[in-house]
Amino acid sequence: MVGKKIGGTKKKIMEAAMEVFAEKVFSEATISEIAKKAGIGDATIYEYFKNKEDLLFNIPEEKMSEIIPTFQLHLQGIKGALNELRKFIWVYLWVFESSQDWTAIMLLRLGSNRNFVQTNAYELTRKWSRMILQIVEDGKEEGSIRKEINPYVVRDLIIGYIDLNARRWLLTGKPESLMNLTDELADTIIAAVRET
Amino acid sequence: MVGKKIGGTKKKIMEAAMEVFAEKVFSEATISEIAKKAGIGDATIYEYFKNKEDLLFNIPEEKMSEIIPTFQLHLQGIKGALNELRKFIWVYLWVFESSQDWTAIMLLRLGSNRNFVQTNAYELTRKWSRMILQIVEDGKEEGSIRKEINPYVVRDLIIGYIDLNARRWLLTGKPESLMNLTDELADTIIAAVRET
Amino acid sequence: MVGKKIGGTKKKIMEAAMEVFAEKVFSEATISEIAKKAGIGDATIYEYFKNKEDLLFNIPEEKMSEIIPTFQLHLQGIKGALNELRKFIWVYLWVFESSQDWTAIMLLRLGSNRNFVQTNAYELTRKWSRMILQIVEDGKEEGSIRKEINPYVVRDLIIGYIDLNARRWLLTGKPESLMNLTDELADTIIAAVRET
Amino acid sequence: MVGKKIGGTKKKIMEAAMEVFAEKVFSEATISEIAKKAGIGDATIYEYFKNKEDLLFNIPEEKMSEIIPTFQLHLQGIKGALNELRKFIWVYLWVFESSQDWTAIMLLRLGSNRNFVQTNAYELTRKWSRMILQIVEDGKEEGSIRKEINPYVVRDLIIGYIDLNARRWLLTGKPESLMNLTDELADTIIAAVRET
DNA sequence: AATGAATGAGTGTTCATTCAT
DNA sequence: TATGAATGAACACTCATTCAT
Repeated sequence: MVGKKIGGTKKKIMEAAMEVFAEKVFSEATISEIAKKAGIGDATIYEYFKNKEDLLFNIPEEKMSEIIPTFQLHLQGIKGALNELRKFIWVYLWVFESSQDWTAIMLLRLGSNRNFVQTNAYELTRKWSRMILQIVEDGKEEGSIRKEINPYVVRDLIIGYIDLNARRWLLTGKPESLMNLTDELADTIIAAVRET
Repeated sequence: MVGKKIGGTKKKIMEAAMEVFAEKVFSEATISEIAKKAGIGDATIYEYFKNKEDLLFNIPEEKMSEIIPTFQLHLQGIKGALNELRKFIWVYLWVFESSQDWTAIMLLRLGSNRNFVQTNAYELTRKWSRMILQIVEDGKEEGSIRKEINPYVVRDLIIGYIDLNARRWLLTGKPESLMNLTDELADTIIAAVRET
Repeated sequence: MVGKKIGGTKKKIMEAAMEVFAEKVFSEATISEIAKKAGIGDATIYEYFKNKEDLLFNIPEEKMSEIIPTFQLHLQGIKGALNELRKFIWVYLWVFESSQDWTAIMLLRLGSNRNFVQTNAYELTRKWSRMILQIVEDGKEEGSIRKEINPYVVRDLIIGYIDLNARRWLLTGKPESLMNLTDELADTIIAAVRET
Repeated sequence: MVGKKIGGTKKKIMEAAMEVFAEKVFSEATISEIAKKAGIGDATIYEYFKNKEDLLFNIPEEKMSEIIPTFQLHLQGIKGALNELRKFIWVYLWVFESSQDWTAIMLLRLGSNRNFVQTNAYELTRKWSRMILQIVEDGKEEGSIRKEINPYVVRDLIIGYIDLNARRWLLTGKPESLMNLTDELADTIIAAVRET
C-alpha cells in the first residue's frame, strides 16, 4: 500500500518470458504463452517491448547487471591469483546453476544468434570473462603463474569447459550439480599455469 | 548406365540443405529455399525425408561417418600420447575449418536441440571425442601423463575450448584460421597433464 | 479568464484530424497519430467524439457551415444569371483550392462512403449545389437561359467537372491552380445554356 | 472434359474479389471472405497474387482490356462527330451500368488511391477517355464543332458528369438506369459545342 | 521418380476503445 | 477534463506438408 507499486507489469512479462524462452526455441515460444503465463493480455507485451526479439534480447541485459556486482563481491578478500582463479570458476558455475532459465537463454538461445552478438548484453558477457585475464596477469606479477602463459587461452579453456558442461547439464541433466565441477577444473587449470 | 547414379537427387537435396541450414536458424530455413537451391520441386524433398527436421538431422549422420575414419587415419603412425594429443587437436580443428557449413550446423543448430541429443548422430559425436580418453589412458600407461589426471576433464577442456573458438569463428569471423590454435591449446593442455 | 476558452481541445483535435484524414485513408489514419498531432492523449479524443468515424464525419459538418455564408456573400450584388453562374463556379473552385485538406476529405474519403450519404453534412452539400438550380431558373425567367435547359444537368456538369479536376489536383498536383479553370468551364456551360 | 480446363482458380479468385471489393472498403474486405466466396482456401490466393493490394489492382487491369475493344466496336459505322459523341456517351454509360461491381471498384475504391494512379490500368483509363479528344478534333475538321472549343473541357465535362452520376447510382441507387442519361447529357454537350 | 497445386494451421502485431484514477 | 495502462478482436501472410497425376 505504502507507495509501493505491487505488480510491475514489465517485470511480470520478463519473468514469464524467461521461463518460456528457456524451455522453447525462439520460433516455438509464442507471445500468447508468455502473456498467459504473465497473467496479462497479448497486446500488453507490445506496450513494453517493440517485438518478440526485443523481449528476448532484454532478458540478459537486465540480469547481467545483477550478476556483475556478484562476481566482484565474491572475489573480494581472496589472496593469491590461483585462489582467485578457483573462486572465479566457482562463482561462474554457481551463477549458471542458480539461474537455470537465464543460463539456458544465454547458452542455448542467444549463443548462436548473430543479432545478439551486436547487442549491449553480449558486450557485458565479454567484459565479465575479461576478469580472468586480469587474474592471470596478477598471477604473473606475484610469481604464482608462469610468464609464458597466454591469458586468452586460460580464459577460453575455462569458459569453454564451463559452457560445454552447462550445455550438457541443461540438455541431459548431467552432471547433477555444476558447482561440483569447480575443483576438477580448477586443479587442472592450476596445474597448467602454476610456476613450479 | 550400369551402376551409374545419374543425378543423385538425395545428395543434391542434402547439399542444398547443408548450405541453407548453415546460414539460417531452423525456423527461418525454408523447404522452398532448399528445393530451389537443389534445383528440384518442394514436394520432391518429401520423397526422401519425412519432414524438415528429419532432413536437418540426416546431415550430420552422413558427414560423421566420413569423418571418423579421417581421424583414425591421421592419428596413425604417431608415437607418444602427448604427440597424439596434439595431433588430435589439429585434426579436430582442421575438420571444423574445412567444413564450415557442417560445423555451423553441428554447433549452432544442433548443439542446442534437445531432440538431437537423442539422435544416433549425437552418439557418434560422443564416440568421436572418446578418443581423447583413450589417448590419456595410453599416456598414463607409457608414463608421459600423470596418473591423477582425470581424462574426462581433459576431454572437456579440449572440446570446450575448440567449440568456443569455433563458435566465435562462425559468428564473428575471428580467429581467421582455427588450425592456428593448435599449438597454444596443445601446449597448455600438455603442461597440465604431463608427468614431470 | 472570463469567457476565454483556453486551449480549445476539441478544436485542436479536429484540426489534427483534418490533416491526418486528408493524407491517409480512413483505416490508415490512427487515433494515436491524431492525438499526438493535437498534443493530447489518445483517450481524450473519446471525451469529444464517440469513435473514429464520428470524428471523421464531424469534420465536414463544421466546415460546411462556414462555407455556405461565403457562397451567398460572394454571389451578392451580381447581375444576371450567366454572371452568377460564372461567379458560382469561381467560388466553388476557390473554396476547394483554399482548403485542400477539407477538399481531400470530402472528395477522397467521404465521397465514396456509404455511411456518409446518410449524414447531415451530406445533406448540406446537396443544398449547397442546389444554388445552381436556382440560378438556372432565374436565368430562364430573365430570358438569358433557354427554357428547355434541364437545370439538373447543368448542376451535374458543373459539379462533375469540378470534382473531377479537384480529384486530379489532389492526386497528381495538376492543374496547379483550380481557380484558373473558371473561365473555360463557365464559357462552355454558358455556350450550352444561353438563349440566342 | 474435352481439353477445357473447367474451374480456373485464378478466375474464381478474381470474380470473388470483384464482388467483395465492390461492396466493401479495401480495409474491410478480408482475404478470408474472398477465399470463401471463391470456394478455396485462404492461402491459395497467395499462389496467384502477391498480396491483397495486388489482387485489387489486378481487377481493373484484366477488365480494361475487355472494354477497350468494345468501345471501338460500338463507334464503328457512325457518321458525324456529334453522333459519335452521343454514342460514346452511351457506351460509357452502358459499360458502367452493365458491370456494376467493376464500376464500384474503379470509382469508389481505386479512384482515390494514390498508388493506383501509378498503375498500368490507370493509364488505360486515360487512353480510353482520350477518344473524346479525337472525336472533337474530327468534329472541328468536318465543321460540325466550333473551332474554339477546348477538347479537354469537353472530355472533363462528359467524364465528370458520368462519374458523378455513376457514383450517385452506386451509393444511392439513383438514377435507376445510367443509360437513360445519354440524351440529356449528349444534348447539352452538343448544344455547347456545335457550330451554328 | 517428380511435382504443381492447394491448403490447414498457426502467430506476430496493430489499434480502436475502455476505464479507473 | 484528461489520460496512462491495458486489452480484445482481427487479419494478412507464411510454410510445411499432402496428393493426384
